[in-house]
Amino acid sequence: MYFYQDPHLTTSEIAEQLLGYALVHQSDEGTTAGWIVEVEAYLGAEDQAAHTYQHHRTPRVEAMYQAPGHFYIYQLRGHHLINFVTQPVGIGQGVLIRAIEPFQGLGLMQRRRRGQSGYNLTNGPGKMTQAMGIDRQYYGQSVHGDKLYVDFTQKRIPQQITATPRIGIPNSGAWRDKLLRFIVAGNPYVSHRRGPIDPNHGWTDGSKSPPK
DNA sequence: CAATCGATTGGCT
DNA sequence: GCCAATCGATTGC
Repeated sequence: MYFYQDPHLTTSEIAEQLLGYALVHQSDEGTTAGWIVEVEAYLGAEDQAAHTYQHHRTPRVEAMYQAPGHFYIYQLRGHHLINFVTQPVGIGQGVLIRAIEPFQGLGLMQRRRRGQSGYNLTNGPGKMTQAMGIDRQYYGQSVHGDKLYVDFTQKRIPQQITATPRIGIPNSGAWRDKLLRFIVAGNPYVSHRRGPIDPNHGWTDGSKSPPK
């Protein structure tokens, strides 16, 4: 029983709790991994910014209606974006994973990112999937897959979580301004970052590069 | 540093 | 054809 399967938790609560877990991809080219530092909640039928708004149902979004703990992946302007399905079958809510702080496979990430380095490796949903080599082959797959998975055996604890409006959804009425984006405050890999970088990158433990 | 614009890919109308 | 939960370069304050 994983925490995200608790039917009492809202998608926003699950989004916040996903911060600090590691996303891992063991590909043929090598292993890449990083701590989740930025997420957005998409609240389904009510949410004008969600692909499942008004229960919109097409082959593309079908994975969003699966059981919690599956990936919904889609392509936007040539970039892959990855979501974590959060609610029971048929509801259609999920969490967009927008950024990670990488701790494994930095060299491979840099190659996949065509020479980009530093924060630009993974500080955005399209950059992150490119750096990790994530594509549609994982569409509808479990978040406990053999190659691509979220590692729930360890977690870093954010010092502070900040909630902001979501990025890139200008014409979604009242839903544009809702505080559904959650970031690890002070972490440099957060996209569109404002404000100071924390010396510990916003984690409660001191080590910037923890074990594993 | 913030705003703007063009590129570019697959899925839907 | 049309559109998009983006990126990266460029422009302007």
